[in-house]
Amino acid sequence: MTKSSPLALSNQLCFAFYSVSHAFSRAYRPFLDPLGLTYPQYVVLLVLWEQDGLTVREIGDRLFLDSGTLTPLLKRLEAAGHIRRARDKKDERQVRISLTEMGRTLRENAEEIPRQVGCMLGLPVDELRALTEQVAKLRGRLHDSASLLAKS
Amino acid sequence: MTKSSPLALSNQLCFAFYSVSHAFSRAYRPFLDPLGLTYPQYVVLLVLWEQDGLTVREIGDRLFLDSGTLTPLLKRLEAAGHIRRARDKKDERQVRISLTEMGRTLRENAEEIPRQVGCMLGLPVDELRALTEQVAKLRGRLHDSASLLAKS
DNA sequence: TCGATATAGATTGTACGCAATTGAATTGTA
DNA sequence: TACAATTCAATTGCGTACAATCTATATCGA
Repeated sequence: MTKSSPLALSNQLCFAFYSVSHAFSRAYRPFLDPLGLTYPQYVVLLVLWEQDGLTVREIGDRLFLDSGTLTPLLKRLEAAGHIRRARDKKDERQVRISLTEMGRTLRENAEEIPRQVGCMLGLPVDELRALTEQVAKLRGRLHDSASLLAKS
Repeated sequence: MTKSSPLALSNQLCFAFYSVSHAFSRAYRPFLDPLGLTYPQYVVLLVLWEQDGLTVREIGDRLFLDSGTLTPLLKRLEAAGHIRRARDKKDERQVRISLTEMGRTLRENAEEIPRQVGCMLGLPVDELRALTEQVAKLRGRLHDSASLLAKS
């Protein structure tokens, strides 16, 4: 995947995302390891720290993940003592995820992580912000195209 | 991960990459499925189509993957008939990967994929190019910071 | 030359990611 | 009310990622 290769642009872009996403995951690891968390587990907790008591589906909608990924991940978070899983009384199909006291406490220990990772980036804040928006927009387009493709 | 949440920027950026990378993988799937390939397998073939006869390590260096990931992936590509794996005569530690006739032929069937995915993006070419470079630069910084961290 | 060191790839174990299927609960509708 | 369609989470199976470890080969230094 050298710079000189005449590969089509979308391949280059896709690979850039593919590899930078793994690089980010590795960058977070030294900070998450001491907390006993993986990156996907951390992202789920970020969601719950924002809004507790969501259903599995609501978490999945926010993170673009399905129950096949979330169910075992949530079971691991539960086994670690960070969350509780309980069927919704009103609708027994749904499983509501709520933080334990331990899970809430963990938030404080994780507070410094984004700043420390931010230091590794060495880019001005407004550039980071612009990049984030651009990438999110691109993701939106891909989702839209995919759902169009699925309909036909 | 709502827009209104006050999450730190690096978390936002990391999640943007994390989710767009999966979105890309899903976007490629309809085109790769008929060829019997996964996205990582496709990327390995892209490398080999550029330069045949690389060692496992050389492929890993280009893709930022290690033998733990590549060995089973390459075995599947071999089982599918696309590549051959053979110990290097000069240095028996190394395994050289070469395309079979079938693997070379596959290239033509895959030629249209990046153009089709490109259509789903709906962004001007120079914007895509700029984005690709920016993301690659960011990945470089992360790798550098990570190796600095590993040394200390 | 021989032993220590380094390197390449394979293996093991854990954790995603996701398609496909299943089973239970709910909803829509006749 | 009955019952088909829908929804939600769980499960199964496969393919990555990656740390840690192992084995075989190669290289370096005394």
